[in-house]
Amino acid sequence: MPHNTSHTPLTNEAAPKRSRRKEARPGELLEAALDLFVEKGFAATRVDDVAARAGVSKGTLFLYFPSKEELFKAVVRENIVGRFTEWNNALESFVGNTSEVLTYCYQVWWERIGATKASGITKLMFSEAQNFPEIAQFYQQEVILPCRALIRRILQRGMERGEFRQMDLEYGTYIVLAPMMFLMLWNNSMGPCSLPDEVFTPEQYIRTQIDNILHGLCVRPAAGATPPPSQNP
Amino acid sequence: MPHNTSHTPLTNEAAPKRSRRKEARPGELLEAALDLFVEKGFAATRVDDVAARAGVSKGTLFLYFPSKEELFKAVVRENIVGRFTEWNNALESFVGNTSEVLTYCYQVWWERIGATKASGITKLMFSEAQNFPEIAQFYQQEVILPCRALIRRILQRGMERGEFRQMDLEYGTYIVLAPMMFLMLWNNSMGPCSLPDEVFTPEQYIRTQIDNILHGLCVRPAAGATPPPSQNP
Amino acid sequence: MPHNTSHTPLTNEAAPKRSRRKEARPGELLEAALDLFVEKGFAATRVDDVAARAGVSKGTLFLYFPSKEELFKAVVRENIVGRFTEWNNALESFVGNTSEVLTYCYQVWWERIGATKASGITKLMFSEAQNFPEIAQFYQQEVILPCRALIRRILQRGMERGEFRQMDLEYGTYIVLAPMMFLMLWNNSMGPCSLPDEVFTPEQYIRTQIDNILHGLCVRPAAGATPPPSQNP
Amino acid sequence: MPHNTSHTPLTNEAAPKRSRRKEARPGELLEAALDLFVEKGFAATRVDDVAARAGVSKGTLFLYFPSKEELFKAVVRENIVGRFTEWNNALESFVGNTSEVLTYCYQVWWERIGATKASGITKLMFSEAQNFPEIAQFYQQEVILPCRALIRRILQRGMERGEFRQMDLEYGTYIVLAPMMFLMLWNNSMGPCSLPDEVFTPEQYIRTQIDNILHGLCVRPAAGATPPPSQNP
DNA sequence: TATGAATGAGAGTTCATTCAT
DNA sequence: GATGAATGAACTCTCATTCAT
Repeated sequence: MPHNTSHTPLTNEAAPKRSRRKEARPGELLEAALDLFVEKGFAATRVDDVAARAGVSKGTLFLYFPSKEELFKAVVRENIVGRFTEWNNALESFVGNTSEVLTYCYQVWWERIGATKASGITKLMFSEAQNFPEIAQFYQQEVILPCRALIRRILQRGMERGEFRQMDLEYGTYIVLAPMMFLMLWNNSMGPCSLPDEVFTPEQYIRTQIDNILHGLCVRPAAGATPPPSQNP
Repeated sequence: MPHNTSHTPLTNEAAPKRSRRKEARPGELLEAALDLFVEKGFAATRVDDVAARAGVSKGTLFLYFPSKEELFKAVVRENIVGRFTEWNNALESFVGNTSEVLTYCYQVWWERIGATKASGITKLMFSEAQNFPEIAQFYQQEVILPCRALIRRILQRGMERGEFRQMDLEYGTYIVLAPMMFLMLWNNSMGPCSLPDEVFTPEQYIRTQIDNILHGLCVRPAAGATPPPSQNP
Repeated sequence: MPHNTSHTPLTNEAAPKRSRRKEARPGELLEAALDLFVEKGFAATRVDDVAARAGVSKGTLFLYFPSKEELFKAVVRENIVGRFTEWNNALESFVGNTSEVLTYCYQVWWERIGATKASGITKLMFSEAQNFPEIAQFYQQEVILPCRALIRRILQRGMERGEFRQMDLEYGTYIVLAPMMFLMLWNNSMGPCSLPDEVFTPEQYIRTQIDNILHGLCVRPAAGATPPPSQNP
Repeated sequence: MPHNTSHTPLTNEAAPKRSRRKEARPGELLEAALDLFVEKGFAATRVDDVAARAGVSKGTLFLYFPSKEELFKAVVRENIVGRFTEWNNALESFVGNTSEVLTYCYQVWWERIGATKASGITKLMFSEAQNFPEIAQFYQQEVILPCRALIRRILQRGMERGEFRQMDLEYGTYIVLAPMMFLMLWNNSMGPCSLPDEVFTPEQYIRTQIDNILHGLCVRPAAGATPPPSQNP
């Protein structure tokens, strides 16, 4: 038995075994849980691992969350609330033409959500939606719907100002939404598994997408949107 | 690995349905497994359920697949191989302007992959990529890369014929890919959990996306792609 | 590693690891569970121990009983059903004066219930009644009530034939019941913990009780049942 | 074993209630523990619940009792000592015929023990005897034996005075004891779970039992105690 | 003295895997 | 080949006990 086990440690290496930080704990646990749920999925994540990553024992986790499922719900709630409104507010005061609004929209989204760990929640929801239908609906209600509403307002502004062409607003929202979603999903699942010589820069991806959203691929947009096919099978 | 030795080679598609009940077993198991893996994820799927859905006993499953993990890999392999080449071939012989090619591309993809259960494999891969990195790489190698190569050829064709504007081809592929991917992911996860009064028609979604991919939102595509922002924060 | 582990055992000592006896298992488990529940109580009994005593693994127990609580209920049900009717039937055909009926009643009860492991169920019910109120009610319905009804019939017979004195039948049943119950409870709890030089013979206990039930302590039963107390505190 | 040092000796009953809040703690804990142990059994009772019912924190409980098991032992000790001597003394000075003594004995027992929470200790001991053999022996030594000794003295008095018939004193004690015990056990376990339309009055139960103990069921006690059975199976 | 956050061994339960039939 | 009873490692969750405050 080393003789200094009971003394004050010489270095501040060994952290105190039992630190009492009731306020900090839930947050640390939620963060750890978000990481692991995103990485491995709900079922494949062990609560021991969540606790360990948060630096506490398994028992402590259950002190704050009555079950693994409630932990999951808390993770989703925690990471949803606030994020969207933050984004929303940043856009309210913007002045300029609607193309600029849209560009700015992407930029703010990327900074505040897309590039942060919060984007993992989207991957999580897509993975677990079927196992947690109520949470999935909650997510749609609190995130997808408001997000599409915001996009819809921007598109409408563009149409009203004669900047954007007429379109079905309902489906138009997905034009803006889909590339965002895809990027978040990609970055949180297959992206990290990319082949070694692959290079992928989210900023470049975003720039390309925005450019296309605004102008499309065609040199001249003019003549009829989708011309009838010729003689193909 | 007994299961590879006992069932028909992957390239010998469309084996005769008649008589040979035994030969059909692995296929039924793979189909059942695909359904359940897509729906609940790998970890949350019980092999009992897979076997039950395939109408066999749990023991029989292990006769064909040495472990749950191997079953997973087989599911991915089975649903990847062939599907893509099928799609690829359909496009090779196409004649017409490149907008039409792209439109046709979407149409074929939707018919042969997007609208079928094969789309579930995409959701599965996104959900489980981090847990099965080798499979994720395999999927990228066998699906994502060829798919993007195909799209790249189409885009290049458009550029060469003066139909499409110049662009970075590497990121340009995602313009076409992202909306497809998003649709497959959505349909296999949150889509079915949509709020009751929500209506969502994949065909309308595709039409809107293709329209935008080709022409963008802006009325006049002309001048500078992304004009500099004015005086905003 | 002993060299004959993989051979046919020379003696039939080592039982086969995995014997398939679907029919026998539940019974063996119920028996083991009864023993342990009676001995240690519901909460203090571990399912591992039940399984071990039944000679199977923990997993096997859950193959037959979905939970520890259901196992408990099954134990009670199993040991209640039939026992009482058996006893009941044995008395139906009895001929003789009612004192003899009562004596015979005690004798049959002792042989078929009191002296058997079934008596443990009474101790179990008394211990766990508050934790399993539904089962306790079930037990009262199925055991206590019929038992008292049987006793009531006997008492009534005695009264009608002028053999027994008039009494309140409702409470009269407890005259017969209480000594039986006490014996079962005693034998299954404190009895085995008796002090070393203590001797206690159930048969002698029963004989003494029956004798008192029939004749009481007093030499002459005649003069007034409970005379008023004199000048005591 | 800190708890013995910090609370009042067991013989110093009825400590002054005033002022000393701290001194009252162990008593409150023991009372709460008795309630819960009786109600749920030792294993199913959580120390948190005991502490909560006593209005203190879990940590405080362990300040007075080094473990749950020691708490249990203390509960038994506390509720055994004194009660019996109290009862015993009340009977010593009694004057009258022995039937009256016995009746008075039941009355005092009921008032001081049977109808009080102290009766719960009997249920507790019967439930947990096998799990705490030493305590069970202690209980027998301190309660059962003295109790039977008291009863034996009464019976002997009756026999000596020619009031009671001759009998085996050892087993005779159970004639008086069993109905008491049964009542305490019943009231603390199945009684509260009785079917709704059931009515059960302890006082009536006691009256009936005492009447029978003294006089028996038979109209004429006269001839041979248990006549030989006739021609029955 | 009193607290209650923290612990971790241990409980019930699940489920991929095995194997006698 | 096919079965499903049996297994046991691994999981979630509980709770008696500890200890910094």
